[in-house]
Amino acid sequence: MSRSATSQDRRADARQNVEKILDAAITCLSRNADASVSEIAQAAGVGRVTLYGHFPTRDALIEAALVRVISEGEAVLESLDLAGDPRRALRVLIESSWLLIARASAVLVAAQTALPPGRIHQLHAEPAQRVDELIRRGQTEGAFRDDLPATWLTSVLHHLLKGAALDVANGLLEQADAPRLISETVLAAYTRGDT
Amino acid sequence: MSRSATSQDRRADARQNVEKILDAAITCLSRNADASVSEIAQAAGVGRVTLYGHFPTRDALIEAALVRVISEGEAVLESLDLAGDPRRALRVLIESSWLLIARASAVLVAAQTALPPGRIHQLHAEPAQRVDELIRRGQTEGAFRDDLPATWLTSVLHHLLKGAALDVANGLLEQADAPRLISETVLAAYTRGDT
DNA sequence: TACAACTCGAACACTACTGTTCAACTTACT
DNA sequence: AGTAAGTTGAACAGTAGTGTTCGAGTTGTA
Repeated sequence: MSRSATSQDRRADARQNVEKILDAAITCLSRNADASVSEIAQAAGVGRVTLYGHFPTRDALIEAALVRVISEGEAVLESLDLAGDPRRALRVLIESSWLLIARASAVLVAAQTALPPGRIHQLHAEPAQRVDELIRRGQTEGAFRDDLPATWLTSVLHHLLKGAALDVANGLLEQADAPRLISETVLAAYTRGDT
Repeated sequence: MSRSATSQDRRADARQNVEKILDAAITCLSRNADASVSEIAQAAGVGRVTLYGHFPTRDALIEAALVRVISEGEAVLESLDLAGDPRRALRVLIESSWLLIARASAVLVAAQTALPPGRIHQLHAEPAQRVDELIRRGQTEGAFRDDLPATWLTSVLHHLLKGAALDVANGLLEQADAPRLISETVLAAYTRGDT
């Protein structure tokens, strides 16, 4: 059986279309978490039937989009130098990945209602762990407060990134200002307050 | 014309049903932002037709639920003593309203896609202003940092409240721990970091 | 050039929701 | 006890989405 063609032996236009569809899916889902398949196909400049030719169901498409956006994020995280001073590292992390994370979390919201909960956690585990490590290291080195659990500090970072992205989308915040505001806030939050 | 019966002269069971429906709507919408009318009616222990007898459309129901949850929040905010030390006031605010705000923001998400954007802002303006005032006062009195805009500090509070509620829903955080974690984090975030 | 791979629109069946109507019933109130 | 007000399920029309099939057209590739 030479069945189940890999992406290698497919025709070039087919491969390109898959890419176009995934791109469109990510942008559409970022705008509207329950965008229809027709909408995504149209945004990709592709017929609806073609889309179904590549992804058997809407859920499969969303999963593929999530996988893609997460692996993009992984690539960025890997390229960063997170060694040395944890506070500097955190700043670098926020600065260079905040847009990416915002995009990812938008797709993640869409996936929340379309994928089995275990599947999401499974896909998201690896990149999340990298951030978690940085925070724990900062705690043991004394750079970050250790009177609050590391999981909560991680959560705080997530929520502020996501929230800032929302504010930008709603016109309450300038794109360019976001990284600085987030960094300032998170670093302060990671330091024990005087009260 | 003695038309347009107010809630005063309606039969008792009708008034009770309206209450039951609004309660059910709030809890259902908190669980799932696009809960169906059938689902809400069932949760209220009421026929679907009855529900439509009280609210002409799904959107009208959501608006009513939003109005109700916001006025509940208003009542709590009004009962609080937010004078004196801003840091203490903020702690009080978070402590005694965090559950309520989480509920409200869940319904708010549902309203986001069902109501015209202006309408939401209009309903939400009054309670939001009260919090905004506290933060601005804290800034001018030197209790909170003023190197970041007040609107952002407000946003931070919102996002952390909402985020914590999400964490509780996902089992990542204990209900009882939340207020303390939020207070500690927000107060630290509102203080200038050392870096 | 020839052929298989791919794309496309139209039409289909299916599901799930919203909102309406109706006729029968139960119940609150005087 | 009588009556208007309120509730109910069933059935309806309308809309919008998903996923499939088909036949005809287009295009990459060898």
